[in-house]
Amino acid sequence: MSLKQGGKADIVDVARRAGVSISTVSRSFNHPNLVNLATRKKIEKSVKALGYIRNRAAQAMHGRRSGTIGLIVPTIDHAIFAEVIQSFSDAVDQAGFTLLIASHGFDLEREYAVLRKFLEHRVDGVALIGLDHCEPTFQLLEQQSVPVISIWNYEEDSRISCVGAANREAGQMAAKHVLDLGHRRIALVFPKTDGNDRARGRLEGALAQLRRQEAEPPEAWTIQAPYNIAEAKEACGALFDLPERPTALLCGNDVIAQGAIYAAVQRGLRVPEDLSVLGIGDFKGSKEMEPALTTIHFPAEEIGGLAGREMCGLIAQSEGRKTMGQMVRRKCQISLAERATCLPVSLSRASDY
Amino acid sequence: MSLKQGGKADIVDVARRAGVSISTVSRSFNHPNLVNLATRKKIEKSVKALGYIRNRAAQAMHGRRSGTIGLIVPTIDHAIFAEVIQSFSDAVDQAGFTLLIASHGFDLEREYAVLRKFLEHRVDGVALIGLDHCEPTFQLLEQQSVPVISIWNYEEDSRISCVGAANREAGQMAAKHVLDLGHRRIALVFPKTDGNDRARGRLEGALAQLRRQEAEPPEAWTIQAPYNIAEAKEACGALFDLPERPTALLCGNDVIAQGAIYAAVQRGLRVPEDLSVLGIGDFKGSKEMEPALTTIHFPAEEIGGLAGREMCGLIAQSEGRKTMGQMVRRKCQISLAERATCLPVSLSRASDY
DNA sequence: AATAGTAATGCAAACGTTTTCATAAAATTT
DNA sequence: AAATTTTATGAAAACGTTTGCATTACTATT
Repeated sequence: MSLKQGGKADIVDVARRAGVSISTVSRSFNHPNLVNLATRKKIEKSVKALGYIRNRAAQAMHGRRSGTIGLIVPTIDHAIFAEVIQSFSDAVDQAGFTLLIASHGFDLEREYAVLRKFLEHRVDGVALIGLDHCEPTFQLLEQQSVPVISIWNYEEDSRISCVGAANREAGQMAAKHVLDLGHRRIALVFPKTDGNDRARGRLEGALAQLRRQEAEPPEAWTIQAPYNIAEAKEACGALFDLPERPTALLCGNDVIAQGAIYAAVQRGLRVPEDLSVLGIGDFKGSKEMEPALTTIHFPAEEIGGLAGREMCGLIAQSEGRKTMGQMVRRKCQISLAERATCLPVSLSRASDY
Repeated sequence: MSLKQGGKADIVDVARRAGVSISTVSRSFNHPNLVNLATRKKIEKSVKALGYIRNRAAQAMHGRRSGTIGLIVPTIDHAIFAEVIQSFSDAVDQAGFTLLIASHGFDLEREYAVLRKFLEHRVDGVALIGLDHCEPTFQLLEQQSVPVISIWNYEEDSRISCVGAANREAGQMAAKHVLDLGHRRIALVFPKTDGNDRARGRLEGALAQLRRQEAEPPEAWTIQAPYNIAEAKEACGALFDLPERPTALLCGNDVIAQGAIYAAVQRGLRVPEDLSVLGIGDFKGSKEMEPALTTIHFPAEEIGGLAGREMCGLIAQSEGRKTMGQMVRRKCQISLAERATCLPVSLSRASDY
């Protein structure tokens, strides 16, 4: 007996070939201990011969879990998200889940649309980046009572479960460091903050600290650049060409810092002698840069992995009861990675000061 | 009438509330033109009120497409794959598909396992990176006759459809460039090539060209490093510490080149004066580096986008007939991006020559 | 005014599983 | 040896859709 055309054998075919009922076949997959070893062998042989592959869509119809988790990110093509996605993926993979991924390009309306699409696929859980989402998104999540987790930012009063770091603290820590080094002429390069609570937190944290120590930068020294080397380099270049130049630069993340350094090198400015540069994130490769980038270390891999495991936990928990699962909040520690791009202002050339 | 507990309304609830039959509700989703406008409105109202979300798992059971595409990559957390994934994702998203992603960590056995998992989810198509796969993978693909496409490498006699560039040409082009600049003392830094046809093609192409012009590097100058800044930096550092130093370095990709440059800077070697460095790939940010990286440009975004569109095409094509769809092969052009990290050997210091 | 189309809807049978319940056979207890 | 428990299996109902066929009520044609 050969394969059906198209190689689409179903459980009925398997059962027939093995000379048992479909129930037995199904059971031998789901509760192998309930079926006789010899029978199981026969079934297995039949499965092999027919090239049978179970149909999870059909399983999912029985209120069983679909075995999928949806992850929605602003963008995949970004050093930091790529790292988080990877570790999240590994974690849920390990638990047997399959990952659905989509990006929304920092557009929260599209995020909502993607969420709907995922729910149509009956994902067992949803992971989002950050805590800024539009109201329909939150409502849909609540109404469908699907396990959900937010990755990357931590807030003690978050509306949904979260695993991440306190971005506000990161900003504050960064500002504090350059202030401690004696800098007063400090510029800020951050991305747009609407719909991006991570960037907003960092910026607010930094500004608050600067204000506290009366070193708030002038308007012209608070510039915007997306998380992207080319544009960051250009924006920072423009900043450096201003008549007055800061002695230190606080960057929204390491990519911006990288761009800033290139812009500096391009102009013959030396880092850190002429300009201290501080990143946030500690991306892969930041440590290896020459000079090595001083930055705030975010444990991206830890966050992604932990989020993945917590996600699986939430799903397992929501298994039985229909009550909304517990809320979980995990804060991951960040730390200052002091390396080579920041210098005490006293040791820097501060030429035009 | 309020929501069912758990917010799990089904099509029956919608029908009841709208006072029509299930068939009509189903039709109003799938063939709206067949149902009266007024009825459609009623249904829509009912859907809204109940918070109904269609169940694609149930749809998929009718031989309908599942609306998903599976993408299997070696790793997500890698500049180049991230870019390809992003553009592939955008392309299939646009066609209404949902993307399943998994990584196998350069382990082709795991790739097979992931493929099986995807087939259980009845993906409508599968995309893989490169053309190196294990025999069971190919067989499963053939037997299930699921539309499949390989991304990133192009071979005119590939076993499966492919969209990508000729990596062999890239290697050759890179070698030719440094040879044209007069270099003869050329070193090679490439990743492991088993199960990685992209790297293998590049390396073979480069070696063939070097051999042709009788500039094959000695054993000690052909070193291995993974696609990862830290390890590449270390490996290249060791190379530079050798008593004899090359005048030019051919790198398997831009990340390795980046690592090489850091290693050079660390040792006070100047690029390109003391050492010419050539990358392959032209990743985001390579152009902005200081000095800007000379490299072989790969149109990653174009490849990903094209692959996504071809994938959708293959699926549409396989729609009706049960014959295996046509094979498609698309070759994307690569080109030399001459920038600042390579110098003619005559202009370089070639101090120890 | 009878007839043939056409438009809108409903009924019921699929789709490929899982699972509850029933039953038969075998093993264990009295 | 009969009664009971355990083990292994099967029949059939569910899961939430789609769709072919049948039906009804209009509309256009003769």
